[in-house]
Amino acid sequence: MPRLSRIFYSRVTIEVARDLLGRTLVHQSSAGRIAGRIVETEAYSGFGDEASHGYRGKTERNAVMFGTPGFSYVYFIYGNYWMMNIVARPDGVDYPGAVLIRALEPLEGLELMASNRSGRPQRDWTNGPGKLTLALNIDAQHDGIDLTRPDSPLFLETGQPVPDSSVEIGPRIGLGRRVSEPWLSQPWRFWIANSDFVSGQ
DNA sequence: ACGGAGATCTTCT
DNA sequence: GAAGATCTCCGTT
Repeated sequence: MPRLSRIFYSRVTIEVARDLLGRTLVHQSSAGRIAGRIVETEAYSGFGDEASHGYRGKTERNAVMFGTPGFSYVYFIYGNYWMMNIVARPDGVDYPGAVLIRALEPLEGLELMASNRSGRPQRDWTNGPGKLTLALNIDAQHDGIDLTRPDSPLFLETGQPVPDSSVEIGPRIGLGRRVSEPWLSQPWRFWIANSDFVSGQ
């Protein structure tokens, strides 16, 4: 299965968030391939977006958001969890843009995922941004890597694009009370209708 | 089934 | 010093 190219990621962030649905996220780990179908995403785009890490400008932590499209932005939060994002926006533009991967449908490496999410039903392995990084063993090692490099341990395959008729759109989830309109209700969350694996919030 | 609170640490104020 | 792009556990309904 071919990988998504730099061109794919070098578009308007919202468009990329929508188009990432149905694609396959793969972690080629030392223990084997662990992969899932992307069923839910959220876009964080621009200097004006109060919910985005890029809102207050470039810092050491978020610098990758301003860099080359197709790189991973993985950060630690709540003292426990890793969140995986993909940098997406027109290339060559100094503007923060990234897509949070919120949920996957488990596809490959099911035994590894079961072990990483021990004691939980398959439905709860990857139905949330913190859960899917646990299931796929994604952490600090995977921050700031180029997903389009042939030897990257983390990458995306073209998978199966999803038609508009199967896509639902709504406001983003879990934003703090410091975020105000219009960013609070911006329809920048995308998910596959009727998927059993979208996050439950 | 649903709601609330604690965990736990990095980043920015 | 506080809040955070979350999850899990424990209580009550």
